[in-house]
Order: sequence, then C-alpha cells, then structure tokens
Amino acid sequence: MRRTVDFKRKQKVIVVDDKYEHASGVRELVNLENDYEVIANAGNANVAISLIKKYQPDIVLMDINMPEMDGVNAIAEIQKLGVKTRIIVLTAYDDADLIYRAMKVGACGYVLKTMVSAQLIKALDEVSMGKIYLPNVLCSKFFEYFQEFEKNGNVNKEDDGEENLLHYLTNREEEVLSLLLEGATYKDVARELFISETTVKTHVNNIFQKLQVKEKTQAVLYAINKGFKPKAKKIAV
Amino acid sequence: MRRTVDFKRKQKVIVVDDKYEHASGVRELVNLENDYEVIANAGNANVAISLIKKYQPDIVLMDINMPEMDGVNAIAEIQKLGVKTRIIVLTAYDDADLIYRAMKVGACGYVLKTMVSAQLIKALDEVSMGKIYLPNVLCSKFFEYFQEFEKNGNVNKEDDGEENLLHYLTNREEEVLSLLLEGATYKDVARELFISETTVKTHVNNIFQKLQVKEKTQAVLYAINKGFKPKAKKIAV
DNA sequence: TTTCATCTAAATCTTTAGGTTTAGATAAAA
DNA sequence: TTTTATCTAAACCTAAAGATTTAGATGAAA
Repeated sequence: MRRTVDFKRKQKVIVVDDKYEHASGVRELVNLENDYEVIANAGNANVAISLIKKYQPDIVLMDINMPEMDGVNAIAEIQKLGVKTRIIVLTAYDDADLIYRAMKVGACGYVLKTMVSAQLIKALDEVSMGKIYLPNVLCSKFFEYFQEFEKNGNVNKEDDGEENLLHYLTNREEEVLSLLLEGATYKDVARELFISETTVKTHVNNIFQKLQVKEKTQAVLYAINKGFKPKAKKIAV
Repeated sequence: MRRTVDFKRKQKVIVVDDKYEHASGVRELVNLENDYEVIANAGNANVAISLIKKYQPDIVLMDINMPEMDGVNAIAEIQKLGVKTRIIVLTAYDDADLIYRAMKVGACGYVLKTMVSAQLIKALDEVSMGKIYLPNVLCSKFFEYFQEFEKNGNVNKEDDGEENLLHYLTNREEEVLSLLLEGATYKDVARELFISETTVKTHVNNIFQKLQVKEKTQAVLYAINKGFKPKAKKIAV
C-alpha cells in the first residue's frame, strides 16, 4: 500500500463528533499514523466550521448521526467556505439516502464505524491523494439510490403519461408561445415577429384551443409543466 | 475470488459492438468462463433491443463509441423494456461525462477496453451478483463530475446571486400569487379568497411593484424562476 | 398615543386580452 | 385540380387586466 511518503508535512486532520470519546478514539487511531495529525476536535458543526476556517485542514473526519441529518448540511456549508479541505464521512449508518446526499454535497469518502480501522486509514490515504473513497458495498448502495432517483426525480416531463398537447402546435404557434414564456405582451410578440397584433391574437387563440386553456398565463403554465422548449429562438436585441 | 458456483445455468450474455471483430473477441473471452455464455452479438442498438426483448439475457456488454453518444440512449431504452437485464458498459473512453451519463441511466458496470480481461470477468461476476462494478479510478471520475454537476446544475434557485424579491411579499400577497400560479384570473382569486376583485387588483399591483414586473404572466414567471413555494395552501373544493 | 404596515375596497380610467367571424395568400398533399 | 393546413389580418365586440388615487379598519410597534 503506497503511502504519501514524500518528505511532506503531515496531513492536518480535524475530527468532528458530538461524542467526545468517539472523537478521542478516532484521534488516537489517526495519530498512530505517521502521515496524519489530528490538530483539533469539534463537537458540532458550528465549531467545526470555525476551526476549518482557522486551520484549513487537509481532511475532516465527520461523524453524521442519521436521525438529525444536519451533518449533510454541515458538509455543504464547509464546501461553500472555499477551502480545499476534503471531507470523509464517518458514520454508523449505511443508509442509501444518507450516502447519496453526503456524496452529493461533496464528501470525498464514506466509512462505516463498523468497518475495521484499516479502512479508515485507507480512506485517509485515498482521499489525501485526491481520490474518492467509497467501499464497494456502499458504492453499490449509492448507485442503486442514484439510479432510482434519476428515474423518478428527473421525470421526463415530455411524457408524463398524459398527452402532450404541445405537439399539436405549429411552428409559428411555438414561436408565439415561446415569446409569451418570456413575459411578452401581444404587442411585444407582434413587434418581435413582424406581424400585426391581430395575427398574434389569432395564433394565441389557436394555441388556447390546442392546449385546452383559456388564458395566456394558463398557456404559459401548461408549457412550463410539459417542459416546453422552443426549437429555434429568435434573438431579441 | 468467489464465483457463482451454485448449480445454476450459465448467465446469458449479449455483446453489443458495431465492430464485429471486437464483439467476437469479447465473445471468445467470455465464453472461456464457465459461468457465462454469449448467446448473441448485436451490431447496433436497435438489433440489441430486439435481441434483449427476445432472449432476456442476464447481462449485456455494451460498447459505447463516444463521438456518437447514443449508446447512453440505448441503455436508457433498454431500461424501459422492463427486463431484468443488467448492462455493463465496455468502452475505450474514460470520459467523466460519459461515465456519469451511463451510470445515470442505469448501467451496472463500466469497464475500459484498455483494462485487462480479468477486469471484464470481475465486472461480470460482480454485476451478475447484483452489485455495481465501477473501478476506483472511474469511480473517482464519476464523483468529481457528479459533485460538480450537483453544484452547478442544481443551483438553489432561492439564492442564485440575485436578490429574491419574493421576500418582500406579505402573506396575503403570497396567497394571491400562489393562486395566479395556478392560472387563476382576478375573479377566481377574489372568489377563492373571499375578497373583492378590486382588492385583488390592489394586491396584484403591489406584487408587481415588489417584483418589478408589469404583468401577471411576468410575475408568475418570476415566481417560478425563483422557486416560489406557497407557504400554506388554501384548498379549493 | 401616534406611527406604521397590512388588508381591505371603492371610483375612475386606459390598456390588454380574448372571442368571433371572415377572408386572402401560399404551399403541400391527394 | 381541388382539398387541406398554415400564416396572415381585418372588423367588431366584451371582458379582463392594470394604473391611480383615496380611504376605512386593524393591530402591532415605538
């Protein structure tokens, strides 16, 4: 197992855990390694953030207690600090949702407390070298969740079961609608498309018929709901 | 390395690659293993899909050529078939975007052609056991991309740098706005909130002032852009 | 108590929006 | 060649939206 043996300073580590004994245990474990040095403990997210701002550690070992779940927010906050600190989650929970959210907001590693201490050191090694450390089991969990999430969350609005009435619109009608989606009045549309306002009204009326709505705002809302994307956009200067 | 030794049938594999020699090579390689059997080759996505529908293989080894990038669409299509077939991507490209998109649409494994053949078999083993196979290097690439994507793509609309004028709205104004967001006319709002239409107009005008817009549709669009969420919704029966 | 924000609503007005009908021009399709 | 679809636009109308001013009621804050 290659370690960062080059004559560099020790990697500065901060341990965040609301249970002091836990933090101490981790501290001792990490301090046994030559390459790492725990420079501080933090009992909660706020303290952790100020310590990180102050010391700019290389790595944060962060305990996340599932029930509260604000550990994830803490990670997100730390990311926003703009420091190069990398975060490894150290938790008792292998919950797929937790893994997903932690990784999403920028965690670089995820280690279970039930795992042997060697894994923690491995995580430190990998992460300090700029890699992501996610044990296979957890990686699988992550992807299960991720793929499920993408399937349901990013529902393709263009076919949500119901018929997409937008398909019936002609090109011109789509052009008109896309301008309405920018908040244009009929007069604006007329000016933009070089047609008379009457013509605009005709188009708009046809749009209403096809979308089965009775108003401009409703048409706009329908379009947004169905994920309307104008094909070619006329640039207004 | 534990393999699925239990007295089960061989895992049925289909190889998808537009280069026949490639497919043949993979076929021979896989057929050397006792646990797997390549039952068909496909030269393109369409053929692959009909073969999958017909044979319902356990695993598909799919080549993806970066330039075209419709391999990802093919994976998505296969997912929609509702078969339990699992897909392993086999490609020459370790592009982060490609990895991300392939995994997103449901790939279960990702192997580079430059990797040794043992890795391919490892991938087959892992995936056939229901796990995800993503070598560490690729895993890191994925997460780099994923985290970057979540940072930029899922911008929190509530603070996108610009001031959120929605904050200035009073409760009543928010109620009115939320009804407008459902496509309500002023009359509708008046009926819904048990106030006169004149009052509605007053509120709406105040909303316009605060949101710095001049029209209902624009107000609605502003609200949607800023991720407006009505606090308490009055239920209309 | 006075000020201030909020919600209410009237009166009066102009401007858009929307409905309906009719119809000319064009180009593609049958 | 005759439909058919599409885009155009007029005339004429009603309804809705929006601007502006004024003002009463309430309740919280100073």
